[in-house]
Amino acid sequence: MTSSLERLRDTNRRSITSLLAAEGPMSRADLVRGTGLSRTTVSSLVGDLISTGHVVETTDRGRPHKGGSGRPPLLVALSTPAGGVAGVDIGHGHVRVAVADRVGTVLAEETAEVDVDEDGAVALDRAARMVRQALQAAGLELSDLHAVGMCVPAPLDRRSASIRTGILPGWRELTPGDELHRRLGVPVFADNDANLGALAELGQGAARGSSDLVYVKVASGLGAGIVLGGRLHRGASGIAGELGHVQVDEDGQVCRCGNRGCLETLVSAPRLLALLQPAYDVPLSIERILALDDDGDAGVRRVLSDAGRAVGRALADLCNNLNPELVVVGGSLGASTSLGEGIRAAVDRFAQPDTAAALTVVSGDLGDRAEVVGAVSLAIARVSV
Amino acid sequence: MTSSLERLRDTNRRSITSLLAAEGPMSRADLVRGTGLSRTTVSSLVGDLISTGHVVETTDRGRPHKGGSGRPPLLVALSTPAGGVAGVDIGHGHVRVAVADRVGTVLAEETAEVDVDEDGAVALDRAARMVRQALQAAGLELSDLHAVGMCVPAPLDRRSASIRTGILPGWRELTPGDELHRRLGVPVFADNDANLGALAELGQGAARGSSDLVYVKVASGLGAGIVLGGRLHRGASGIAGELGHVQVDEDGQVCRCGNRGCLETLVSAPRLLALLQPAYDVPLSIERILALDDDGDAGVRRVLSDAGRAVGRALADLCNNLNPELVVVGGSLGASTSLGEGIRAAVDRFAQPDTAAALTVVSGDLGDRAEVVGAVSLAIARVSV
DNA sequence: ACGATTCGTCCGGAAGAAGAACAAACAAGC
DNA sequence: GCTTGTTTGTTCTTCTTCCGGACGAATCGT
Repeated sequence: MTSSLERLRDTNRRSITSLLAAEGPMSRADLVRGTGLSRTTVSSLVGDLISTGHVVETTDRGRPHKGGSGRPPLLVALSTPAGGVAGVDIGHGHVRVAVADRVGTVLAEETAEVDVDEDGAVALDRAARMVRQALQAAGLELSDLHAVGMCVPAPLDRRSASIRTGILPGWRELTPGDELHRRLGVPVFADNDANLGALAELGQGAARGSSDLVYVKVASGLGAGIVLGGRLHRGASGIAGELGHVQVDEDGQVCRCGNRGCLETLVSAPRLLALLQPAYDVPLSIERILALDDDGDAGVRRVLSDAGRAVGRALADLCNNLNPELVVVGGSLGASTSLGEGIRAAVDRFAQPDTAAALTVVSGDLGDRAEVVGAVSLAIARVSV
Repeated sequence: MTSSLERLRDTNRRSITSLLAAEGPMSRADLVRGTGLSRTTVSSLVGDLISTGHVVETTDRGRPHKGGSGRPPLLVALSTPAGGVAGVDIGHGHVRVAVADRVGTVLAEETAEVDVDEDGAVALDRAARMVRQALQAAGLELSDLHAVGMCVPAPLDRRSASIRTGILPGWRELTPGDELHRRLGVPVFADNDANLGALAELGQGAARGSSDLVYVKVASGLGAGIVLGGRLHRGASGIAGELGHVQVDEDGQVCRCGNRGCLETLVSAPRLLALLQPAYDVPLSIERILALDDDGDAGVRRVLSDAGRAVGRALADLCNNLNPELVVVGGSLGASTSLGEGIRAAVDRFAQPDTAAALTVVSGDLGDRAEVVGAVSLAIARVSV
């Protein structure tokens, strides 16, 4: 029976490890200051953690806390547990895989262009192969792999973790986590792409320290990851964040979700490419468009800022309701300044003044690596529980 | 210094009081089952709580837990602390006041029609008078009053608790909590009306046990209170839930918020009254409209269901993003079946199928008393911390 | 009347945390 | 070089808190 007292000690142990995870190596005295526990308790807990192998005493010494005098502290750090984790980002047109150690340092990364939409099984086969390759590149065996986090570009049902909507034709009724698990024999945790992007920007990107934010992913599709109170909001059935399927034009184009005039029918990488291509002699790509945007190409700027305004229009409604402090624009098009400016302009135009005033709009720090970084974070979070 | 051990005991004490608060009087043995603590610990903690006066042993005995045999338990209950609290609901056209004991049982309630919008000071004077009257009716003195919760029909800034937008002309730059505090000499906690309505339906109404819900208040204005993960979501600056100021018609009527075509310009009690009145010989009122709705009056039904569809249209976007399990329709018009049906129809039409399938739409249990009940809850919550 | 059963309390013991005392390691000043 | 002062980390003791078992209390069924 876990008694109340054991739980207390456990809690205190956890507060030490989480402090070490958050702020890196530090001395026992720092831990005393950070946790509010007494010196002796911290010493005892650290002793426990060292003997269980969760924490190690580093060889280098730190500086005393105040002034230069005093005994230099011995630093303790979370021991990097053996083995690693993997993150898998499955997009509409690509598969990206990262292998990292168990504190999140990426050891190897691979990307491939894959037509993911057509057939889920093929994409998952490819993803599994890439995980094995990346493991090899990182010098790890499959048996060293503790967990895999993955994201798919579709909402996942909370309970079954399966894809129910017809957004991904070749994935219908598939449970991607289970499928990849079958291929690798390792626990796989799946989530939505925008959710994991939000998690990544929250933990290691532009949204560090923020608590209420909306991460908007503009790529092959359009989705949002919503963080409220510092935690990802998944909703009652796990399908929150469907910003791309807000209807913006009643008579608009039919969307793959079945409705008409969804925001995603107006704003998505393929759509914008198709819109721009006729005016240019060379074949366009996302990278080229972003470069043209930076160079001040009028057509590109116009299309991207229009797209931004369409997103900002829908986002303004959401912000009126949620009043977040931050919007992070990510995805392959997230870095576009025109897009960001369009979003900002539409939010200012359509949201309540106070809501808009409280809001900052920035591009993501992690670019199109956000999702895979978030997938690694997910794997680490789940394996250490 | 609050040591870790003291905190542990405090936590355990709290788990007992919160269990008693949630499930009413119960025996020590029930507390053991509910908290997972040992018999002796519960006994000791209850002893503490009795000696500090937080808990009392009731005179009536319960039944043994299993079967009919065994020593009958002594029930313990949270002692109702002396004195009371008040809730003040300030609407656009009314002031409603309730005085309750400190577990939330309403002892006296008063309502008055007041033109609140015009002058905040007058309305607050009136509210203060009504609190004094209700106290008298409840047999309490002003000195017995521990705290007042109040709501105003406008967003309140999180930090300053003041009204910044021009939505309430006679209240600009006013800090209603401070103003009422000045008049009563008692701590006053102010919040938005829809927020407190949501709190009330969550704790004592149609949303009991729910964790992700949107409370939509349709009355003189239109607002939403959003509960996520069981907690009220207030947003970065405290002005979340402005569903009424989502733009639904770019070329629409100018709204008091300064924008054009806000949902509130289409759906609000005065607006619907004005829309219906010309077709009827008798002067209409909200009550009359609701009665006509129940009687199947075609005009009323049409107008209300149209209004519902407009709300549902905006709500569908929000639900796509939040994926809540429940929408509670409250406010003076919340009881209308046509309105509810309109909302449901529009949500089904415009939200993603899975989102709509996960969602239930119901009318609030508390009617137009929701806000004042929530205000009482707020006062109790703040005073017992 | 008597066992069965459940409830609540008392006692002894174990686990955990905090405080005092002490040793260790370094900087600064003489 | 030596002392002094400061910070760090450990050891020992004390105190708080919780738990398990034993025991009396109160009621039901037979």
